[in-house]
Amino acid sequence: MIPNSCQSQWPDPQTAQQLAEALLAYYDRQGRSLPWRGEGDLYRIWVSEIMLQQTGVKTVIPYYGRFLERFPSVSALASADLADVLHLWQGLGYYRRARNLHAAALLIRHEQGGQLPQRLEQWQALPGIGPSTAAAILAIGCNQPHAILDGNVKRVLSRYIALREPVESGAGKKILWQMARRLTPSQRPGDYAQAIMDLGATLCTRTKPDCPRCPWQSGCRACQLGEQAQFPVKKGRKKAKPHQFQIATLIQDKEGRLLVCLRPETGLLAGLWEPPGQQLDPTTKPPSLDQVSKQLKAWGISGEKSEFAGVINHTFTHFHLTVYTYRVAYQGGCLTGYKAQEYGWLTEDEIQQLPRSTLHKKIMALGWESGPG
DNA sequence: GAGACGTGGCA
DNA sequence: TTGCCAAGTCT
Repeated sequence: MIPNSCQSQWPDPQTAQQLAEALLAYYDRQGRSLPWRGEGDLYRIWVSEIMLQQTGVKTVIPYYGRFLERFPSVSALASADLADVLHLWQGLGYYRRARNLHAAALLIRHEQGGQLPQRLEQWQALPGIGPSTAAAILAIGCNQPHAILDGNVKRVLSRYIALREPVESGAGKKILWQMARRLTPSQRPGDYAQAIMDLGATLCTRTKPDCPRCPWQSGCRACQLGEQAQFPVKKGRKKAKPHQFQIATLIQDKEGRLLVCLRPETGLLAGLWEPPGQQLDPTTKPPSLDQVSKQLKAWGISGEKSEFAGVINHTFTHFHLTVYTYRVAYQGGCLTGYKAQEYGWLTEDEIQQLPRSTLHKKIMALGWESGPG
């Protein structure tokens, strides 16, 4: 039988069962061994699923261990300061996930008496948990027969039926969700969810899929056509990332402490700490020391000396950033002309305790070397 | 539907 | 070097 994406009734129950059994046999034989596998604690599954959103297994593993050591239960997480949660998340990216995880722990303590939900709608009502994560948590954590549809599953299924529809389109997602639901077995749905993600992560990879080892090879349309690379179909090219430019100032007082500011609670790198900075006109060239002292004056700071410390280039999801960094010896004044939620003069050790992004760690690493004066 | 939201790895 | 992406969600 040749599957066809136009036949939305595919697969029939018998075909679905055969595919699930083949996949489970593959999983039993060569599924990956991962820290959250075989885990009975729903909280731990939850944490793993949040960390794994848009993030590779290899990156997540060390964070997962450190996070659970520090916050071993939903109660421990709910009792924690958000800043400490963000500190364990620093470098992992998408910091909104950490804020949502913490917020959800508080909601669970307040509204469920600390008991984790057992129903899909309850999980999906929590911040940071959408349809796929909710399904994954209950499938893996409670062996409930919910279908997941993440990047791996989209790739595997779109290849299996040679789906011409872009996978991120409404029509494409509808077909894939339906297919994912039909394939999800009533027996061992949790293992099945992990098995299909393993398949996508290790055999049915974006480039160079290892079809000969695939338990679904015989029925895979893309493989039959020799067009594995054509799927999943994506929409048109994305726009080029814009390029932004900034100044960052590492202002050091006579005790060697650095002036650091708290970013707003919303938006990019929310709630993380950074040195004072300023957006630059994209057309300007690297600022002169004269421009830097003018900027400091505008903030209300007088600097004794300043010197160029280096350039940091960093790429975010949606733009490139170049940061011209300067070291400044603080002479006097207060940061009255600068918009910051909060700021302070802190030692290197104290700053280590604050949550910072990878970008701002790179910038601040330029500040503890031979300062001016 | 499209864009915001991080980072490191890889072709 | 540049682009794409890896267990998505929210606005």
